Amino acid sequence: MKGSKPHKTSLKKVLPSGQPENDFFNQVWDIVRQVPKGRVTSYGAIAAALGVKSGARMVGWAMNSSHGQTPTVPAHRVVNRLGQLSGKNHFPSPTRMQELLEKEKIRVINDQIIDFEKHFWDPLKEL
DNA sequence: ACGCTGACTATTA
DNA sequence: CTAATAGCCAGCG
Repeated sequence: MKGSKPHKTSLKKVLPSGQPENDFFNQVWDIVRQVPKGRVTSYGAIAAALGVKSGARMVGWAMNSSHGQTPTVPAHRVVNRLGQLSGKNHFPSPTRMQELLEKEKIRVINDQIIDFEKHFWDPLKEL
């Protein structure tokens, strides 16, 4: 019976696991988690993969919410189109992002990824 | 409900 | 070359 009516207080569809199903953020996290190890991508590339032009800002916003998500979202693999660790400031430690990238054999100097285009992973092309 | 901010990007001066 | 501005969309006070 329809006794259990969730009252449409929230139009957001939320799964029993507590995760929103149709959320822009969730889409971003999904793509980021698909980024192969040792590769990096840019906010604009993810936005374009979602079909949202110039939605790079929203991608960065999604990353902010990815903190504490499960499974872990490799936000350290997401940088701006210049290959700069623009979001390193938002990590638990500003050096954590570089540490993780170097751990994946990615050279980072002065918050700049060396051979960025060589490590660049385009979701539109790879997917 | 309005306005501001923001892990971006592209263009113009 | 660098600096500044506009466009973009969604969350938050």
